[in-house]
Amino acid sequence: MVSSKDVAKYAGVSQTTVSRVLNTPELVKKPTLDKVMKAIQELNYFPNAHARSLVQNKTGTIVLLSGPLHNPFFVDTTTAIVNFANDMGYRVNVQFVNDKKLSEAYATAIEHKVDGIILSCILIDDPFFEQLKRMNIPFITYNRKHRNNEHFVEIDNFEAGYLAAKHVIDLGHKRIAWVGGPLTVSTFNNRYLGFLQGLRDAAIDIAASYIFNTDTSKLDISHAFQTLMAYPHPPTAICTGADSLALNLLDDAMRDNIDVPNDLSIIGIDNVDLSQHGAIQLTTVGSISEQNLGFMAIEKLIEIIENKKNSCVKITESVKVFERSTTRKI
Amino acid sequence: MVSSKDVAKYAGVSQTTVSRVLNTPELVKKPTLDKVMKAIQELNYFPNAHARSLVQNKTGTIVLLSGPLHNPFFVDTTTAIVNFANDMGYRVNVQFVNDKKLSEAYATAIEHKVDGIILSCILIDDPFFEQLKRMNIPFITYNRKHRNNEHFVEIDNFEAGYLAAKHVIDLGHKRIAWVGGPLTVSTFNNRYLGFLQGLRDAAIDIAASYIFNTDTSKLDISHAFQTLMAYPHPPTAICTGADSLALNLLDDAMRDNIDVPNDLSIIGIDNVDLSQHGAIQLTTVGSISEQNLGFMAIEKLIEIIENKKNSCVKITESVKVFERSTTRKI
DNA sequence: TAAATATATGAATACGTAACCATAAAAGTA
DNA sequence: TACTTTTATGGTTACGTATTCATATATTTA
Repeated sequence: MVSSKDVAKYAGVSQTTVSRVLNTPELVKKPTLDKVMKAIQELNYFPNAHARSLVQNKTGTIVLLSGPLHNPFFVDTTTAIVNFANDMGYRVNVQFVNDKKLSEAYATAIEHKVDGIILSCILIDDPFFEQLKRMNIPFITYNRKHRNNEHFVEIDNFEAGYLAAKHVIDLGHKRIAWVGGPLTVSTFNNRYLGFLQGLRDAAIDIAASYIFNTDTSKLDISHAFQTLMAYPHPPTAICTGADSLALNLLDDAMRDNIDVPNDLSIIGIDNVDLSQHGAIQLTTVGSISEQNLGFMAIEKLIEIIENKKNSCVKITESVKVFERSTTRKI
Repeated sequence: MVSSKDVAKYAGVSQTTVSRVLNTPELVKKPTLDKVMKAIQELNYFPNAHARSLVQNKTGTIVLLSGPLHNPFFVDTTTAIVNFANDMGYRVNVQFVNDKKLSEAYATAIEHKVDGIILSCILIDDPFFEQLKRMNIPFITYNRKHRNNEHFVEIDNFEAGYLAAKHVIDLGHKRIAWVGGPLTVSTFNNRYLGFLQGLRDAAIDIAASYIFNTDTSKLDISHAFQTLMAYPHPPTAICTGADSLALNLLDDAMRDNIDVPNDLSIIGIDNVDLSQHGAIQLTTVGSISEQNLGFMAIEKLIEIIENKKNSCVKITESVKVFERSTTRKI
């Protein structure tokens, strides 16, 4: 591998001068600069980023710990995060973490002395939170958050759950089911609590058998759906903890020839891009802001990294219902 | 930042011994090992990956240059690639490149001395191909390929275009349009040629005004759609260069209240996961293999990196039609 | 012209690790 | 016992860069 020393020897200058040509060219005379540039070209030299990181203690790398892309929410956020970070001169290391592999993911982030970490997948009481804080690496969470989180960007999850319930209640539904994710996740937890409050405020009862706070795998969701629809009195509306779950249910419904929204109303939360597709038209609750949650988070994280911001970032976006074609009056 | 020297001093051993504890613990006596481990714990030490990369000339990092995630094809491949690479102990640097920023992306890959590059976004005559080869970094392309490509994984694109044409012809369509991407991309080019051959073999004429090989942005595709449907004799079937384009057209059709498939048949190519969704049910042409193209490519790349393979990887998967609900007899 | 300053370059060093070589102690062998 | 081999550890160096300090030359100033 050709190094700056090789370039220096080839051009007949010192290694220091080569370094200067790359970093502070205004400090080197034109003819010398030309000589060195020519040598760089001819030897096909590229500086070694690791050596640079070592001496500068800066990497220009951000780690993104995202949820899986089969959840369209993470499609939208990953795109926004990676593109913005790249535009700002950072590389992004992406990992799609299941909660088991979290520890490994954290370790590699630390070992690589990354400039910052942006993550969604954190539990309310995640033990890694304290370790992360101790490492002194700036980090921000989006969507989910930890009990003691300093920097986070989220939507108003309680309100989102509340509005979802209110929406189907206003449409006249009484038999309303809930399909959400694990309550150890702040997002699902608050959305569920909001949903319950919505029912309570309308004095509508819900049986425990109508409530599924389950794993978010395709199989588990489909299982919940089949269980619900096999009841003697199946629900006429299902509120879900996320658009990804709603899309899953929608898929199940169409396969079973259940007419959405005539036989069953489905409402999601997140307002992912895909929900707007003409063939989907999912009614959902989402941020009133045009800006993607991931975009807001990465923007703030980079501000923090570059010391342009030392106050805490605690953003909770307001939400509203986006009424489309998967809910209807009963 | 606490280094292995700090750990050594704290534990009363040499830095060499600390290094041994981490890499070859079987060479160090139990009591010494315990002392060092204790020091590592108490000082909260993590080895610096850059220093290690520098001396070992290995990074454990792979760069993925993917197309944008709003194309669901890249959702499927990115997931497969990142997950498999992580399982094999590699980190993945993801970049979503537009053709303009390609040069930058290549440069950072080289500067970081990554172990390998997996990329889709290469043009048939891309000038960077030669530069990449000269750098001696193993790389493989998936989906697309370069004129002189050594390692690639693709589907039989010509056959895919051919089968798409044949499918709608067999359904009785005569007025068949084509909406594809730039012909500088091998994939689109071959699919288009296959499509033309399919028409020719059935002795069906196609007017130039029925052919759009355009930019793949949402706007350009919608524009092509509107132009086509405004003709006095609009097509009864549209063959598309990719599922992402087909989904785009499907969205446009539903917005304009055009009934698919009764008024218009649409067929894609790629068989992306999303095309199977109950609300979409896109007829498409895709690989006969269950395995994702990205998965096959990353698997091979890692074999190449680890020298388990020195022959060329040239995989062209056979294709078949997956008939769903967006095409119909006329 | 002589002194003071600015400009352009090089020599030496630090960053944190793994690898190589050296050495002391312990264990095995004749 | 005397010698060889094995085991456990430490000292030193290389990796490739940026940075700090030193120095020679060119330029400005009095």
